[in-house]
Amino acid sequence: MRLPIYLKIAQDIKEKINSGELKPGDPIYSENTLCKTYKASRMTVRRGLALLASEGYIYSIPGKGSFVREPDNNSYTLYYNEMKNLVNSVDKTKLLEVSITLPNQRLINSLQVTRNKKIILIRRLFFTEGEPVAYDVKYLPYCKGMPIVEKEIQYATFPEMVAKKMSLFAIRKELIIYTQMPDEEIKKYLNIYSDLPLMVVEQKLYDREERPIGLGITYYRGDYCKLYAESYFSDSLLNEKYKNGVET
Amino acid sequence: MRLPIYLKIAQDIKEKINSGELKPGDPIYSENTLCKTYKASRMTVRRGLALLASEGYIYSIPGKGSFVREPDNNSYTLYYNEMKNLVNSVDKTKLLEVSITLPNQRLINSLQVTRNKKIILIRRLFFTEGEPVAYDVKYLPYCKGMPIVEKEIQYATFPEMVAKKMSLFAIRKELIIYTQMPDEEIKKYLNIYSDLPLMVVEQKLYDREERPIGLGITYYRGDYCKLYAESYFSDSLLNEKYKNGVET
DNA sequence: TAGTGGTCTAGACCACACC
DNA sequence: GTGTGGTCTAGACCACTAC
Repeated sequence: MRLPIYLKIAQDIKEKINSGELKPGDPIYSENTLCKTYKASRMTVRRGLALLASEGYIYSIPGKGSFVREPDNNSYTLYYNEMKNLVNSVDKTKLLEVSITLPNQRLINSLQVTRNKKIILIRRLFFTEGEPVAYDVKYLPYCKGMPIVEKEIQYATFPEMVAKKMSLFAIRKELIIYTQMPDEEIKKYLNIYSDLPLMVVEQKLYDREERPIGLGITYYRGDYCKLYAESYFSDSLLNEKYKNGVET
Repeated sequence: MRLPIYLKIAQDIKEKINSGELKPGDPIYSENTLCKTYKASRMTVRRGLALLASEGYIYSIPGKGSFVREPDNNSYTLYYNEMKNLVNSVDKTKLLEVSITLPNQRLINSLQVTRNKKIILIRRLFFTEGEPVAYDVKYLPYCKGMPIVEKEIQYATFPEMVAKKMSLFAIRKELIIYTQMPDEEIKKYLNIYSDLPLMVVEQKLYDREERPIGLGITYYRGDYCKLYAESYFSDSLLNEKYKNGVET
């Protein structure tokens, strides 16, 4: 078998945890014990344990030992892209407005700006196969280098809009998802004539100093929006190579 | 400074990526170069790089080098618990029904069972401060040891219901989130008399062999349900200890 | 004092990429 | 060939825990 020892160690322990043989709180064999068991050096054993730790399976307490972690049952990975989701993929957009305004009270609070700060306002409609499926509004505090050119805005997602100015790695994003009935204006934009609710996604961007750098609100027709999430098994970004050799 | 060398290396490179000095696709200094720069052994340098790799900042190609990864802009961490969310926390539940039935066509497909397989059906109402806020239905293929005792069901979340039988580590969970108008039955349960939409969360559980082991659908009053998600910076589960020493 | 995990070194051999 | 990353060893010293 060509499976590296450290992966073998990690897999064996993971198997014990998944099967329930090791339960949350239970101690793992000590590093020295594992060294003997696998005839491996301590660094190799530690690498296996480090992998399990980074995947959230175990944790260590200096001087005491390593233990099985309580799994986080309430976290999921949500896939969200303004223009792509389960039921529709935006194939056309219409730029309704690009302008520079002053913030109202809600924006002053939300973006943490003064009432004199210039705000870029962008309003768009998203279409799928000719049908309007979402109404989209963005607010960005104006800075030099901000996108106010139509071409840069038309098909850009929110993170892309600010990416011109800074590294996408440095941006923290928040989503708030809720539902509401459309007002008359949105009904008009989205061709809604019956009792159809909206899915609303508020997206807020922060820089590394936790300063808000943008607020976006997207109003989806309820029948065109499904969001998908799943529990993440960060089952190592590495194992791809060895996926065949799962033999014990 | 007491900051370990490997963390120092990781932080320095992370800083270069966050600031935009290093962009996606750019090569990182080779391991040998970093050894000399930091007067460290190769294992120590590799530990720093491994940390960055596990956090999604970089990736390596054998024989070529390490490079800055394209950030994943569409993934968020969603916090979801049937009984806890932004606007309400369930403080009372009412068990409407616990019974064993046979699956209809939708359940046969969704749970991948035969039409003779017994299904546990659980229907509940969730309350916040006396108000009904959600109507909840669960379907579980019946196995020995399944919870059919009221006490075990009344306040249990979906993953907890099946946890009696297997390790929570081994369960994969999927969520599908959408909105719709309530039918007459749900309107009655949730005291809805006006134009109020529902937030619907479908939760599906799978075992390690990707066999469905449960389907749950929770219908929230739209005004009592907001979901929250954020971009994850897995900024290491470790750094806690050194958070002060961020001086370069 | 003995055992634990945390950090680190200075080597080694390998497969791979590039010239 | 040289340089790269991938795996691994056999030690070392430290701080901490438990007895």
